[in-house]
Amino acid sequence: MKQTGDLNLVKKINKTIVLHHIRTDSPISRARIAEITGLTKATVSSLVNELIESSLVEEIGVGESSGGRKPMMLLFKGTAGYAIGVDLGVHDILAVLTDLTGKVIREKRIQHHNESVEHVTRLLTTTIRELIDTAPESVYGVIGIGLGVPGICDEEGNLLFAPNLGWENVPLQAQLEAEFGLPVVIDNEANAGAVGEKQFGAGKDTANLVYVSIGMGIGAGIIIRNELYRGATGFSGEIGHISIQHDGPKCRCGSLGCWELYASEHALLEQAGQELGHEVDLESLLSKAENGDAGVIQLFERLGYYLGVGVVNIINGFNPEFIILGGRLAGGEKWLMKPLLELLEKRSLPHPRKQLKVEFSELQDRSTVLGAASFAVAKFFASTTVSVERS
Amino acid sequence: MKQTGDLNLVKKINKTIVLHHIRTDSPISRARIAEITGLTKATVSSLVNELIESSLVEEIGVGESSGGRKPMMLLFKGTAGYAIGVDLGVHDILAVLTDLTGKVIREKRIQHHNESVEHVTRLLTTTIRELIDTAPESVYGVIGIGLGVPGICDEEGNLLFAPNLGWENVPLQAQLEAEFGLPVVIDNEANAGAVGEKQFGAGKDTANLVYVSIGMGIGAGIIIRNELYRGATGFSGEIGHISIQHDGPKCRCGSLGCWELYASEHALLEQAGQELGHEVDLESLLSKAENGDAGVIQLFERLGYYLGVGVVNIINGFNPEFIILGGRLAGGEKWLMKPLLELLEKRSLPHPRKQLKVEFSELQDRSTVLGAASFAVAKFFASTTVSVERS
DNA sequence: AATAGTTTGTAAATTCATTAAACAAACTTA
DNA sequence: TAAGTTTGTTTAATGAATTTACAAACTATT
Repeated sequence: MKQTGDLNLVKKINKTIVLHHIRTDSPISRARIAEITGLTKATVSSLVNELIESSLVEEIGVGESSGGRKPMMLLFKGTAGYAIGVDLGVHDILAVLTDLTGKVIREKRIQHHNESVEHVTRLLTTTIRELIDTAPESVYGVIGIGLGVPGICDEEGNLLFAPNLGWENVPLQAQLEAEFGLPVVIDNEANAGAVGEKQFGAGKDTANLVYVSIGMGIGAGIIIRNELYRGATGFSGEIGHISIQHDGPKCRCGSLGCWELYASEHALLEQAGQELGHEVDLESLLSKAENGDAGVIQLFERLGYYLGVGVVNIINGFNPEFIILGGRLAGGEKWLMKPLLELLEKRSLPHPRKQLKVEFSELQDRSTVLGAASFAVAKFFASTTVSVERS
Repeated sequence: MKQTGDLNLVKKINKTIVLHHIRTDSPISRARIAEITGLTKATVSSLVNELIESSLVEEIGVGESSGGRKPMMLLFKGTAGYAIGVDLGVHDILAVLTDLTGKVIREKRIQHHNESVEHVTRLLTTTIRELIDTAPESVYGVIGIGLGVPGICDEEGNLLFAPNLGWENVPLQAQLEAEFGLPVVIDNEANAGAVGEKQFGAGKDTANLVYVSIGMGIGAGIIIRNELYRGATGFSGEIGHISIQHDGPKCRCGSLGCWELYASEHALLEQAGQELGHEVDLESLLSKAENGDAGVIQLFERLGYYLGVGVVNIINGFNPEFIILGGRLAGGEKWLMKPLLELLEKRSLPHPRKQLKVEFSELQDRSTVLGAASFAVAKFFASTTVSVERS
């Protein structure tokens, strides 16, 4: 249901706006906030003082005068609390402790061989516990845990289906909340990655973007008007299973000719294995290409072509301004980019393409983990804040 | 920018909520609205009385008592104003005059041979003028015009590109606003159709749906959480140009193997023309199939297969609860449905499919025109109302 | 019929966040 | 030194919702 309005709501809305400006445009003065937002100076003063009271904002001294009294500059106090972000991978766990601004305080990387759900979740909890224990003293302490997982989640934070982990129906959120007594957010790794790119990566200034995570499978996180877009039931972006050849080979999802059969890491390794006559891993392929191995380079270029086919579908279906390619395969940027861009040039509609950018991630393998941490921070602020869109 | 909060906003929010309940749950009493919304009886009373003052709501007499004083029942006054809805087709114009509830008061259908933009827009304006002139006397009069067009529009209401009409960069909204001095909304016919189905058709009780319009091309309107989803720059759903065969035949959009090359009315007619050795139209194919012509039936079934291929892509990419198939080809439902459903059963992921429904439109060719009219009504109300989502 | 209890809707007093206006403090510029 | 600017606070006014009280209209029970 829609929420009714009262004075309390008004205050929440305005407090959120004021905090937002302090978070994004800091250092900033009370007067400048009033000017930008249209709120009166009195209102801003009152709200800012409450935010200082609750330790989320601090005064850092006077700034430059512009012809009158010097302004008192305000800063968001990122160290008022800390968040945990985790990227649960198929063979490794990457976990970080960040402050409320998303700055990484500590990072931990652990390999696992995915023996069992119990084994991996035990690794997960000990890793998280360790990071929590090293968190500096702060007003709010560790405010929550965000998790990016290689699979489909529902709204209650159950990991419904993670084919590459071989997991099904794991109530991860409930387990972790019980373990740590903290708010936990769980989402698909591509969704988390998209948020990570939006907040900290190449997508900072773009309201509409698609993050394509190219790993063993292909997933996508979609951000529309600065917000993560989720499908009807909370999990969309199973974009790797959009068919690019209706009578192609059978995919484990049931459909035929799915994109990820052609353009994923798995597809590359399979293809390379056939051509070379023995199994290879991504690292060795990358170094071979680096050394000028023409056959391997051709494999990458072929992959670039197939990546392009799917990217054209994303452009025509979702019409984003910016497509960011991430995941492990992003290491092959050098050989993937050219055939991909050539294909786009040839095959996408002129209207949507006009303002389109396609780039590889600059956060490398940290998009997901940073996005996950920012989920936790967002949940923390959502509990006390609200917003209204202009109609 | 986000809007700041003040008392005015609070009132708008609550007034919108109260009006919403009167529009959807009528007849309803003041006391019941207070109960549902959580607003106090005093607040509801005050807002309802203002709505009565502005002629949007009326009292229709007392209702049944539930053990105490009889309630005064309230009704939304649909006849306080009227709206125009238009479906601008490739060969015809369908226009309606509706009241504020969307009830059709008058309908007009006109053929055109698409001689020129000037000719068609002249037809359009005379048609609209005629409907406006027949609108009954009312408090607000005709409050606006909504238009569904077979092409891509921008936010300023320019028709950027309508390949099947052969139009490009027509400032339709500005032209019509100048002509009639009324607010005009223009959008893609598939978007309008989706809204029409959501408001008046099979999608009334579904928050997330995709409307697929199968005509000369294929378009889609996507509704997420009860709201029309538009891509980044205001036009998405060019879903007909998602490739289902990466090395297929060339499409006029530049890409290869686009869905609409396989599953549109155009594709059907082309195929039929080849097989029969002469040109045919949809009507004759439908009647042949009706008479049991096995060859033609097979054509429809093949089309059903290709429809299914694209629908699987929509399911995996957008994950809706409900897919509604509309447009002229919907007439072939009888032969299209079976192969389509068989394909879905075989090829879509088990998780998304669980709660999925696929149906043909029950509004026939009126989805778009009704959606267009409701755009006009929505714009009228948006000028005085606002809403907040619970965080 | 009389009484008790319920439901509907209005009225009066209170609360509280914002605005508007006035002002003090701190600074720059001429 | 005086005049003008900018910053941020104080005070009074505004107005929408809430709380509390209450009158009117009805049902059910004795």
